This record gives sequence, C-alpha cells and structure tokens, in this order.
Amino acid sequence: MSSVPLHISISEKLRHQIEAGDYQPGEKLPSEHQLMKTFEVSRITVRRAVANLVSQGLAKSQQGKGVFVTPQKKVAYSLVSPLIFLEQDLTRKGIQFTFESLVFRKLRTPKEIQAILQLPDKSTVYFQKKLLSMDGAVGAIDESYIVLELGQQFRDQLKRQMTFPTLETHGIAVVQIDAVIECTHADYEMSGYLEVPLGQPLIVYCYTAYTSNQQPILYGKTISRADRFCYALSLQK
Amino acid sequence: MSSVPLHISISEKLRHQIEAGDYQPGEKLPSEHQLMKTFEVSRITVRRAVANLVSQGLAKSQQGKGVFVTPQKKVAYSLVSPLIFLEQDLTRKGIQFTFESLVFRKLRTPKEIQAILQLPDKSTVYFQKKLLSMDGAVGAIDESYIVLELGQQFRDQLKRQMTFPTLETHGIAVVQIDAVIECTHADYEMSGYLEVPLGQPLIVYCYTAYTSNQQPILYGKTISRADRFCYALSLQK
DNA sequence: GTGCAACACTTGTTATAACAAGTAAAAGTT
DNA sequence: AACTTTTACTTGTTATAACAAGTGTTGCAC
Repeated sequence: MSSVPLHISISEKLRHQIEAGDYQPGEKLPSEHQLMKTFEVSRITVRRAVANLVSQGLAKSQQGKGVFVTPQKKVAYSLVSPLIFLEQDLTRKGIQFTFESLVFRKLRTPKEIQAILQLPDKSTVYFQKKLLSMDGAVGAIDESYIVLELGQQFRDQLKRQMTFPTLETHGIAVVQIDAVIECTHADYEMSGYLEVPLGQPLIVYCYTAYTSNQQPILYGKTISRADRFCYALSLQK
Repeated sequence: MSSVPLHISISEKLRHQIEAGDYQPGEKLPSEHQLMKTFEVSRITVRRAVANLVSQGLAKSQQGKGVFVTPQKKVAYSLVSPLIFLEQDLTRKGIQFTFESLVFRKLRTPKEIQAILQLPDKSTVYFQKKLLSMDGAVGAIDESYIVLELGQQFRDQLKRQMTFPTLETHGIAVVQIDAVIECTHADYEMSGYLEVPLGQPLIVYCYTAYTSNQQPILYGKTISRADRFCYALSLQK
C-alpha cells in the first residue's frame, strides 16, 4: 500500500524509461489510450502523469500528433572578462544566430528604469524588444531600454543588429556590466513567444551597461528558455 | 468568441488580481467551491486554473487549508572577484544561514567527476550533500566532490562548516572558480527536499574550484529554489 | 476546564463521459 | 496523377461524480 499517487508512480516509471533511453529524444511516447491500457488507469490519471513529465521538461505534447521526448542540449553563454557579446559568442560556437525586432519605440521612462539609468522624472528612452533564435529555433526574448541619445543616433542599425555590437562599432565603449541571473516561470505571453508550456522555467539575464565614467546607458533583460540556455563564468581571486 | 481556454482566462484573471495586490502575499485565495460559483465553471476547470498559478510560482496549495499567494522575495548571491563565499555573503545581508549534513562519505570517483577533477580511473573522493536553510526556510541543496586528501584531512570540520570557509581557514587557497549557472526542474526527489511542487524551477550553480597551480580540488552543484535565489555578478572590460 | 468525537470545510485523487480540435493517412473524385 | 473528402487517431477542454485526506471548529462527555 504505497501512499504515492498513481499519476506520480506512472510518471516516475516513464521518467526512468526516458532516462534509461527506452524512449529516445524526439521519439513519440505511447498514446494516452495505450498508456491507459498499459497501466490500467483512467485517462485523467494518464494525462496527469504526462503533465508531470511535461512540467519537468522531459516531454512535450503536440495536439493531434502525440507526446515527444524533449532533446536536452544546452548552449552555454559565456560571461567573461573582457566582455564578449552574445552574438559573437554563439557564432564562435558554430551556432547560427538570428533575431526579429518586435518593438522599437520611444517612450516615457518608467519609474524603475529612471533609477537604474539615472534619468530625471520626465525623460524619454528608447525601448526595444527582440525575439532571438538560435539555429532557427526560438530561444530568447531581449527587452532593453537605451538612453535617448544613443537610441536616436543608431536607430536604424539597432533594428538590424544587436545592441552591444552596434555600440562597439561606433566607439561607444561599454566598460562594465552589472548583471543578475535569475529564473522565472513562463507566463501566458512568454509561453506564446518562446513556444514553451505555461510555467516552464526561463532563465533571465538582467543587465545594466556602463560607459567609462560610470554612466549607465543601457538596461535590459534577456529572457531565455532554460532548457536551451545556461551561463558560464569564471571567477578569480 | 475567444479561443483561449477557460482555465487560462481564469488563471490570468487571478494572476492580474494577485499582481494588483487584491490578494496580498500569504493571503488565502477563495476556495475551489467559491471560485466555481464566481466563475460558473466546474471544479476541474477551477483546479486547472489554480494549477496554472502554482506552476507559475504565484501560489501554493495546502491540503485541508487552502491556496495561498506566495511571497516573492529573492536573495541575491553575489559572484564577485575577489571571491566571497555564500555563507559570508548571506551573513552580511543579515540572513541567518544554517545547514544540515545529509551525506558525507568516501566513494569511488564517478566517471564524469574523474575528468573534471583530473583524477585517475580507480581513485576515490569524498562526496558531501548538504541541505541549506536561510532564515529557517529550506532553500538549497549542495552536492560536492572533494579530493580525497582534503576530505580526509578536514572530515570533522566539513560536516559542521561549509566547504570554502573550511578550506580558507586551513590556508588552502582557492584562486579560481569556473562556474555554470543553469536552470532545471524539480524532480520528485528534489521537490521533496526543497518543499516545492514537482517541476518547479531550480537554479543550479555548478562550480569547479582550483588551487594555485590550476589544480582542481572541488566540484559541486548548489541547487537552489529559484523563487528564493538569484545570482548577481559584475563584469569589467 | 480538559479531552475526545463529530462535523464542516478544505484540497487531493481518480473514474466516466462527451465534445473540440489538430494531424495524417486512406478513400474517393476529378 | 492531382486534388478533395472522409475517416481514424491524436491531444485539449470541460462537466459530473465519488471518495480520500488534511485542518480546524464545534459540541459533548468526563
């Protein structure tokens, strides 16, 4: 008499089979109907078990097709001094990087951004939102605020290039980046953009970039699919 | 005629109410029965909506009591050069840090650890597993492998202290740490240890520590609740 | 008053059922 | 052969139902 719920014992069984390689990455799991027969439980229990796998990132379901084992390969984004930028880092790793500019517009500086970029109350900034893809697959969203002057000046280029390379090619030196790495859940909007189920973990790289005289010029967040991304760093005494 | 499922529209409504402060952190949400009446849907739909909130880390349910809004406050662990260690960093922030030693034993070096610690095939290492708590609440699990010599030498102290401070007080200088920060899902075991629902995001700090002559002496993972932890760093040109 | 039993209320698990909607292959039509 | 329709199979949504299990309160017995 185990007190473990049926849906857990079933999803654990399936998890072990997946980890043992009985079901290869990309392979289709048995259909709900088949699982119902195999484990002699109702559909609701089977669905709960599959939902457990999905919430653990082990499988992904597609309506009309089936449930498929998710391939697990992560790209590490290197955070090193001296700074290398996302695009270059990925290119060096042989990963094709593309992006689509979703939003690029001027707006009144939001309260929390005012403090970070040290801007006055009635100032304006440029806001940009980009959808980043690696090897053709959607991987991350980048949302950033750049000070008015720079946004204005490099407007056209910022829509076609990533922010850091644009600044660099124009001699705007970024000498320091303060960053926080944290983890959130995909809300309904993000799950749409990044093609993941609701609640799936996302890894957030939250950065503030400074020029030579400790002047903040850029604040942003790169929100990546945690199943495709991680951050590598090296610290010295 | 919206094509958005009922459970999504309900959980989104509740989410907005939570974010607007209609339900304060720690406060109890209406019971399933009340929500059924309010939204005029069946229990299964209400439960699905609540499950959406839980999977987004916005609420936590307790059998027999109700569903409660999760308080959102994160502790940032600073990764800076020169190195500061977890314990000191938290103490400085006024957070009480305690841990419980779950495992401390010698074992044959696993294949993947051999490569990292540059140890031969038939070597042994010390393995330790600790449950870390911050202000009395469970927050993280630390699993690490330390080279035989050091594990043996500081055996008693390692059970009572964290690893890095122990090494430091004995003059073992850690001059470099290579780290990867990634995000995973809580499996059934981890969800038990860390008191989170299955599939909840966990943030993993995976480190290799080196002494002066590029000699690796320690490899480990700190697996933290992503709702309570994040990592802060600063990069310079 | 103290302690225990009963009850009401909460979420958790599981079953059965019906229909919606997406996918793909088979069958029929041009 | 090429196109369209049908059909079968898949997962997605939602309802109703019953019981299990945890929590807290109320009320009764002592």
